Amino acid sequence: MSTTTGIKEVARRAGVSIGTVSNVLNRPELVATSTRQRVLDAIAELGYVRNDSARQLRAGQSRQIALVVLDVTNPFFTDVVRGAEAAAEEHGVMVVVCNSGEDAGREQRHLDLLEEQRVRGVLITPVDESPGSRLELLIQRGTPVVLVDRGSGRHSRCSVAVDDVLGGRLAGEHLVEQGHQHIAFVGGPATLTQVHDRHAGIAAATAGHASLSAVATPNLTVASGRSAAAEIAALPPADRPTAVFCANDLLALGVLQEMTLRGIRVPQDVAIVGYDDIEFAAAAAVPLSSIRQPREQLGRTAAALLLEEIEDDGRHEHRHVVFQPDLVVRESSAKPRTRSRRPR
Amino acid sequence: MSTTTGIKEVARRAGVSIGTVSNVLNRPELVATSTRQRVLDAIAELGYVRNDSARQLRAGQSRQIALVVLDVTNPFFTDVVRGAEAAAEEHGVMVVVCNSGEDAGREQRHLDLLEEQRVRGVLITPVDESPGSRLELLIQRGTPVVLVDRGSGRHSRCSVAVDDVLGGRLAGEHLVEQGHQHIAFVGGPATLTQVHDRHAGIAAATAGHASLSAVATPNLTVASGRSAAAEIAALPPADRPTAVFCANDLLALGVLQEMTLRGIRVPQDVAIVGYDDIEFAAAAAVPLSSIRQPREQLGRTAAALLLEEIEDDGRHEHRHVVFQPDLVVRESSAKPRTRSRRPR
DNA sequence: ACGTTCTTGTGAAACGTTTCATGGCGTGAC
DNA sequence: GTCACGCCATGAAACGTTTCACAAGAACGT
Repeated sequence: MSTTTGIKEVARRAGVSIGTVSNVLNRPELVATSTRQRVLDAIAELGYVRNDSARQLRAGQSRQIALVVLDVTNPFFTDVVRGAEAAAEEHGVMVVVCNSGEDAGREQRHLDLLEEQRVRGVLITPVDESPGSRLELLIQRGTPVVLVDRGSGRHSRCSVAVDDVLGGRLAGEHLVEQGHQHIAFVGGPATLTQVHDRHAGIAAATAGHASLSAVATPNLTVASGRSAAAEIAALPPADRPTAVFCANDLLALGVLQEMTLRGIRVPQDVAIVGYDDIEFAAAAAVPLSSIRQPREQLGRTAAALLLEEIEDDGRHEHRHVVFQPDLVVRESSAKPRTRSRRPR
Repeated sequence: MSTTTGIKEVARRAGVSIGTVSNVLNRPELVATSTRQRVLDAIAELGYVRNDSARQLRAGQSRQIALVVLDVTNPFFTDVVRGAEAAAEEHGVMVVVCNSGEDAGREQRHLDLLEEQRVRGVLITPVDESPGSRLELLIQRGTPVVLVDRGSGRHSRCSVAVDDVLGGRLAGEHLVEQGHQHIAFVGGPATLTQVHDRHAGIAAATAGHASLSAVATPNLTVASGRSAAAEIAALPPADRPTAVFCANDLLALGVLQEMTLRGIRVPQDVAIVGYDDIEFAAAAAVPLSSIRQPREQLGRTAAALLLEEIEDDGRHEHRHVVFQPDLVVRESSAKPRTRSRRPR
C-alpha cells in the first residue's frame, strides 16, 4: 500500500533483472559500476522501499532483538533501555522495547508476538520465573534469552544481574550502624526476585541487631509507596519503625512524600533508604540514600551477551555477570545532626 | 530456525491441507469442530508458531504502529508511551517504541527501518520539522502520521498537542505577578517547537512587565539544566535573574540542584518554574512549580487518531486536538514566606 | 587459435503464509 | 429420483525478497 511496487518495478525501470537489483542492494561489489548507478537512480526515482517482511521471510530470521521490562515508567529501566540500545546499534540490530507492567499476562502476550516475529533474541526482566512458564518454552524452542537484573539459578541461559542480597545487606548494615532498632522493609510482590533478594539481604544484616517488619506492596510505584507509608504512619508511634528500606526508589519517593505530608520528619523521625539510585533520588525533597546499580551498563552488557550468543551459533557457554551495588548515603538516612551531604 | 517448521508440517500431522490449517487459525468458524480440534492438537504437539513475516508479506501490511519519542528517559514521554499503548491494545495493535534522543540522524534511521517494516502508522514528536524532511517523504508515500505534542501548521496530518504558548504565558504571568523583574528562560534547542513556543509564551507575558533573558541548552536533560544554572550563577548578583522558567522539568530539576549546591536559595534567591509536571516534580528538594500537561491522554488520543485514520481508509479529515495546560504552583516559585503548599 | 579464468548478469526456485475458485458430499425440497 | 444448495476441505496462486547454478562474453596466457 505505502509503496507502489517492489524490486520488480525497479528492475524494469533500470532494464535489468530482479536478481541484479537485489545484488545492488546487498552485495554492490558484485555489480558493474554503471549498472549499479542505473539501478540506484531507478530506486531513487521510484522511491522504492525494501519490504522487510519478504526479506525476513526469505532470510528466515529478523534483525531485531527484544527487551521486555517491568515498567517503562521507571527511570531505572529507561536507563537499561538506553544501554541496550547503544550496544545493539553497534551491531546494526534494532531493539524492540516491550512493557510488561509487572503483569504476567501482558508479558506472555508480548512473548507470543515476539516469537511470531522471530526476534533473534530476548532480553527480559521476567515478572515471575516459575518453571514451565512461557519463557521456558521460548528458550526450549531455541530463542536465545538473557535475563536482565536477575541471576539465573538454572543455567540454561545467560544473565546479567546486580547482587541484590548484597544490596539489601548494605542497606541493613548502614541502618543498624545508625542505631536503628526497628526497621521496616517496603516492597512487593515477593514473586519478583529483586524484591525477595533485597528483603533477604536486609534480613541477614539486621538479624540479631534490629527487628525487621515488612509492608507488602502490590507493585513498585510511587503510589504504592504512599500507601505503604500511610500504613506505617498509622501505627502507634511506639511501634513505628524508625527506618524504612524500600525495594525501589519509586517506593521510597512515595514513602518520603507521604511521611512529609503527615508531618513525620525524614530522617529525624524515620530514615529512608531506597534502591536503584535513579537520577531523581538525589534531587528529592530530602535527598535519598539509595543503593546504586550500574543501570546503563546492565543493559549494555545484557545486549552484548545476547549478541554474542547469537553469533556463536555453535556451542555457547552461558555466562552470568554479576555487578556489585554501592551504598550512596544522603540526607534521608543520615544520622540526625550529622548530615553527610554527598551530592549526586 | 527457532521453530522446526510451519503450517505445512501441521497440516501433514493433522491429515489436512494447509489451507485448512490456515482457516483454523484465521476463520475457525469455517471449519468443522472435529477437524479444528485435530489441527489444534497438532499445533500444540508440534509447538507451531505462526511466522509473522510470511503473514505480513501476504497481507501487505503489518499489525504495528510506531511511536518515536525524543527521549525515553524523560518521564513525560514514558507516560505518553503508556497512553498510546493502552489505546493501541484495545485495537489489537502493537506499539513499537523508538527513541530519537533528539538526534535527527537517529530519527531518520528509525523512520527508514519503520517504513521497511511497513508499519501501519507513526506517532512522532519530530526532532525538527523542516519541510522536505524524511518525515514528509513518509507521509507522501502514504503512511499515516500523527504529530504528538506538536501542533501542525500544515494540514497534511493529524496532530495532538498542548498549547505551549499558553503554557509559557501562564508561567510568565505567574512570575510577573510574583513581582519578578528579571526572568530567564532556559531551554533548547530552539528547533524544537515546544521550546520555541514556550519561550514565545513567556515572552508575550513578560513584555512590558519584566526583562527576559535566555540561556540556550543543547537538549532537555538534567545535566543541561545544571550547566545552565552554573552559567546563571556565575553572573554578578545584580544582573542575575530572580526567576527561571525552564522548558522542561528535567532542566528545572537540574537548575534546582545546581543552585542549591552553590548556596543560591530556591525560591528566596531565585524562583523556578518547570514544564510537564512529571511525577518527580512534586517530590523535588523544593517542590517544583510546573505547567501540567495531560501526558497519558496525549498518547492515548494520538493513538486513537492514528487508528481512526488507518480505519477510515477512504477520505479522512485530519484533525488537530489541542489540550490546555495548567499551572501548578508549588514552593519553588511561591512568594517567600507565603508558602502555598499544594502537594502532588 | 584455443582453452581457461574472471567478470557480470540472468532466471528460477524457495521462504511460509493467505486467499480464492473449485469440487465432493450429504440433505432437504419438489 | 432429481435438483439445488450448504457445508467443508482442497490445491494452487500470489506476496517480494534472496540465493544459487549457470551462461555470455571479455581477457588472458600459451
